Amino acid sequence: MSGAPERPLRADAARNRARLLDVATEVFTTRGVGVPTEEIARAAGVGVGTLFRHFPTKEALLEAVMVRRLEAIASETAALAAEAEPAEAFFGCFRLLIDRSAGKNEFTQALAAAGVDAHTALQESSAAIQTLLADLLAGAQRAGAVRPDLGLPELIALLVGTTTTMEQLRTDPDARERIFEVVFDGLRPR
Amino acid sequence: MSGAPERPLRADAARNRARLLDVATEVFTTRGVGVPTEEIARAAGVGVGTLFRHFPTKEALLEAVMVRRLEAIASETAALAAEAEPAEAFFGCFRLLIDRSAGKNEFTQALAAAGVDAHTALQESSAAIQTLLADLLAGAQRAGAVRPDLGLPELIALLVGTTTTMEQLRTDPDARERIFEVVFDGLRPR
Amino acid sequence: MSGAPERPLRADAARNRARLLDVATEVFTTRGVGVPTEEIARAAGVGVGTLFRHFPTKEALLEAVMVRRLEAIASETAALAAEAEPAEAFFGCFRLLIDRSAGKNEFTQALAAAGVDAHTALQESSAAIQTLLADLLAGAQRAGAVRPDLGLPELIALLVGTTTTMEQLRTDPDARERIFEVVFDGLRPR
Amino acid sequence: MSGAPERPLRADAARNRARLLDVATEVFTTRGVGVPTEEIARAAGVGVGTLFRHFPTKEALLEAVMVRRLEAIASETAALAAEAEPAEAFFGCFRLLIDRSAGKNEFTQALAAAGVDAHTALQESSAAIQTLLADLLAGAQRAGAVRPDLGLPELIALLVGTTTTMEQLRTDPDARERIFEVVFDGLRPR
DNA sequence: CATGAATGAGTATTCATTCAT
DNA sequence: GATGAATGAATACTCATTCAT
Repeated sequence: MSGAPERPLRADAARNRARLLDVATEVFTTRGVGVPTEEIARAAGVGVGTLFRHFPTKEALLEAVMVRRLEAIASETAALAAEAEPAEAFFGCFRLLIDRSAGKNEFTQALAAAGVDAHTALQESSAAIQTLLADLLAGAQRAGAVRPDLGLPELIALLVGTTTTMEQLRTDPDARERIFEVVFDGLRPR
Repeated sequence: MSGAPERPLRADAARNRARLLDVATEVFTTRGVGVPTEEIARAAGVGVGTLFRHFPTKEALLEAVMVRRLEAIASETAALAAEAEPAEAFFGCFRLLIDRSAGKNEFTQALAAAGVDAHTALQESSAAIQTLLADLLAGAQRAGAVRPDLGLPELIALLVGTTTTMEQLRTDPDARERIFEVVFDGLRPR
Repeated sequence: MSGAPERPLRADAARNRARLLDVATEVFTTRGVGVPTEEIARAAGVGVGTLFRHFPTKEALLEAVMVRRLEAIASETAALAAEAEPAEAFFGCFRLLIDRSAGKNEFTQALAAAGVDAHTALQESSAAIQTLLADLLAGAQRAGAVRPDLGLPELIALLVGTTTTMEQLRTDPDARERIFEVVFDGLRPR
Repeated sequence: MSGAPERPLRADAARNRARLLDVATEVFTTRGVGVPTEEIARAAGVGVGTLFRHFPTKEALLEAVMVRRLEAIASETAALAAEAEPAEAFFGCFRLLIDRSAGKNEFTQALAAAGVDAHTALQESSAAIQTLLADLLAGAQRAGAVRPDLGLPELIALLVGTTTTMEQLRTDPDARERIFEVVFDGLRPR
């Protein structure tokens, strides 16, 4: 459940790896996945060779970025879910997931991957989130806070879509709040 | 209403242009925008040179595809809007816009562009849709069918996001219907 | 049997293709197959793109070079074989094949390929040579000029090996002549 | 006779050096010289750094491998040469040299290098073989077993070429035997 | 001394765009 | 006007070699 590598990396290697992940996260998020690997390496202050030593493929780097993101989100969500009643937990986590998915469409893809994708590493961490969501949904439905006919796939799709909606309203917090109201109202029974 | 060029094209040139647009729409929609221009030209039965004579840039081709799509959607929407009462018209058009945006996320981007983008040609055709939406929204709000605090930007963002949501549920019509219920319920006043 | 392309190439395209083949033959022969494609393109006075338009792969270029060489050799050999008596034809062609294989080990590989390789294009042209050799061998054996227990595979292997031997003696024509004597003596019965 | 370094190596260093040579011999022979150094190091159970400490260059490693091979062959040949009459010794050693050169064409190159190449380390060990061959040739010629006009360079070239011939016939021992007959017959006077 | 992480020049191949035919 | 050949910058990835740990 923790992305711990096989053997502990040497201090500098670990630092480089972390830097690469940070830079890649930033770059992929703000400028898309088309950015050249070389540029990412340069931004992280290492040579391309180093990047490819840590991540044998550009895709592998992308995956690692997503996994780290999903893991962070999963644990934040889990923490929040643990300390509140069902209804509050459900809506709180919905907000949290949306908020954490800032930055273009990266998380969108990640959550999309949660529904479809084949990459095994992603499967694992997205499975954790899905389980969490399933529990939250069931709890909120049992508490009568969410319409009982809503399934997990719809919830996930709605999260992905709402992320996209929010992207459009990046600059207008009030508008974003109104969207939350619309969606939450719609989720409640009747 | 039509992106007609300065002088009328010769018959065969017009035919080529139309074919290119058809093929490009199909190809971009089903396989994404990464497809080589050469392949599009071949599929349209013309040489690359011809493609680039009509559209000086790959981006220009993409833009033309979107414009045509937006125009088609705009007129369909306008027709629907004309023949129904405010509330019915509003929700009907919402559905229509979502349905017409099937096929990858190309239209999502198009609508996103409508909200943000700088391309002038797009601005024009998306402006038409925006005006239409503004009228529909105002009418529905006046009729008490939609919460009065919702602005046009939120509506557009919501359309874009809901498109994304629906993409995730491509294969499950019932789930898609439930999403419509959620969103429409949320849109109605309190 | 002739490497004629599907449709006749435009004049300049044909010229470029021929130039690329010439340059590649020269370069691969004198400096090995490790030479960068870019360098070959430059030497031929074209851009890399042109090279890859004509030969979709470096390997394809290599193959084309070999095919052309094999075809040239095959027709030369056939001509020679036609105009002499069995024994003379056999030994004359042996010499010819060795002489035409100058330049490092390229032809060695080609003939090696004749025995083993999988590339279909090569198969065809090397098959022609093999047939020729089989006939020459049979004729010479019937004429009592070559030991009757020698098979086609041995003959081919001997050609390849003798090519290598001759490479070593590039600079000493007398020594090469002595090798021919040794091999030809060895080939004769008893 | 041994490529011994300036001062005696520490026990473990010597062991590493030996292992590297063994592994490199195996790997170069079976998979060609294109194999990455890192892989050779790993197969030898050491880090790349260690490899490069012992052999400052990949080429140096290759050279060392060849030198060791040549030395082994030289001593085997010398032993065989000592215990037989001239004619028998000559043909026996010819066979031995061919047989020992199995495994790709690495040894071919090595012997080729013996004839031409500039690498000093190789010169030394190939000189030993050349001297041996010169003696064997002279002896056999004196005994009337080999044509008197054949020089050492031709003999070496013939060895190299015959190695190549035999590579082609790897799988057919009878054919190989026939090639020996051809070459040996050809070597005998008239 | 051994290790293996870091380096970065080098390589095949793609693709938007231009231009001779 | 149409064609498709030519162009060459761009990109992911490799591997011999160096150097901090």
